[in-house]
Amino acid sequence: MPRIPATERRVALARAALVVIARDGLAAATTRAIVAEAGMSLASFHYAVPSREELLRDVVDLVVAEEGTAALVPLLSRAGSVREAARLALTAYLDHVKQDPGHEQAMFELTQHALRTPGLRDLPAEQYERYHALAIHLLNAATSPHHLEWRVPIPDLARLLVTVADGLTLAWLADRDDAAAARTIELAADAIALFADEHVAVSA
Amino acid sequence: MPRIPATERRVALARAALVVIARDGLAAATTRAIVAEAGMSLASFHYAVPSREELLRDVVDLVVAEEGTAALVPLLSRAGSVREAARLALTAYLDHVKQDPGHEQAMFELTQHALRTPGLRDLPAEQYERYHALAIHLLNAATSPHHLEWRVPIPDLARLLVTVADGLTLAWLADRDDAAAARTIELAADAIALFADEHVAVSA
DNA sequence: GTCTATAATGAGATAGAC
DNA sequence: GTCTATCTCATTATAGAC
Repeated sequence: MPRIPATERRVALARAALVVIARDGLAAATTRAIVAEAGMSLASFHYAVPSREELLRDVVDLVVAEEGTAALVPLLSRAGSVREAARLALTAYLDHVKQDPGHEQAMFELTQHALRTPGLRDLPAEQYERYHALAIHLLNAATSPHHLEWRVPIPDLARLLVTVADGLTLAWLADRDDAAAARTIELAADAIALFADEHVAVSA
Repeated sequence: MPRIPATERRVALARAALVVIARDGLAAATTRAIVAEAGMSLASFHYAVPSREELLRDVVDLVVAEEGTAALVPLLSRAGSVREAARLALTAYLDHVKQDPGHEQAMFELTQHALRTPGLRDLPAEQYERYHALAIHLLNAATSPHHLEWRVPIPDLARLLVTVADGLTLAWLADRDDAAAARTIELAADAIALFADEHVAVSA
């Protein structure tokens, strides 16, 4: 193996760990499985990272920092109404989940793990703060193309949006019922449109 | 230890396992921790249950069979409107989560575990079918005291309700933000009321 | 810095006395 | 049926040669 700085090895290990967790679950993400995925020897692991727990912290940091919803913004301007925009955004999100279900499961497993681990206990709050910020960004992005104003505080609506996305994901992971999930999205889109004032007069 | 039939030991072990998982997490629910909680010897475990995996199946069966929302029905008739009924029901549900957060976390952990385990892969679907049935029951129970009809299919609305409850729980477990959760409930209650036709004429 | 070899621990499961 | 004692294995982590 060529000489690679320990810091680079560390991020490579975190990425490999995420791959393993997405594919086989958190319980299967042993140090051996992780180094095998990263193509390193077992000893390299502890040279680069003090412990497995430390690496898991890195993994959580990694997923918290991920972008995520940037791809959804262009969809919003293409929609003819708020209802349609909400429908498209949620559908696109669910499609993303369907494309790689293991990755979303990995998120939930990492969150639950962090909640149970003293040193990581506060990371889920940051994770959800990030989710909420992304949803706020999305709601703001929807205002201009549709000339609308939200009738309720955007942070509150953002949290509802994240709530729906999470719940949608959990139920779909459990029963894989595409049609039922699509109907949930229809209703959720109705609900979100309820909170929008459309047809706001364009200022001269 | 007195002589207890193996079948009784088995359910006792499943209950003990659920206690351990709620308190310390699934990863900490080793056979040793479970028998300690149940007050049995380690050997009794494998006399009553073939393997740890088999017991976890029992635990999932256990939580799937649980009642859950029966306590929410009386709330519905006490409310003055559909919006109020939804608000009270969701608030009561979240209070229940707050009372024993570990138990709800245990649910999520067991679901994720089942999804990753070949033999248990289909159990989450049953679990969510049960959740949805409970929500349907709840929505039906709301019709008579409020003289209302739902403007959308009840199963669809039920799934949305479960979606909101799940998402609400996940976010609260992560950030423990009571006020934000309460605001999410307010918006969700508005949304649910949107799907109700209230003041339906009482037939003579 | 990187490897092989090996501790040290804790897990699930079992043997065999009583 | 129930117990103590033990087996076997996989895990994290480390020692020490190169």
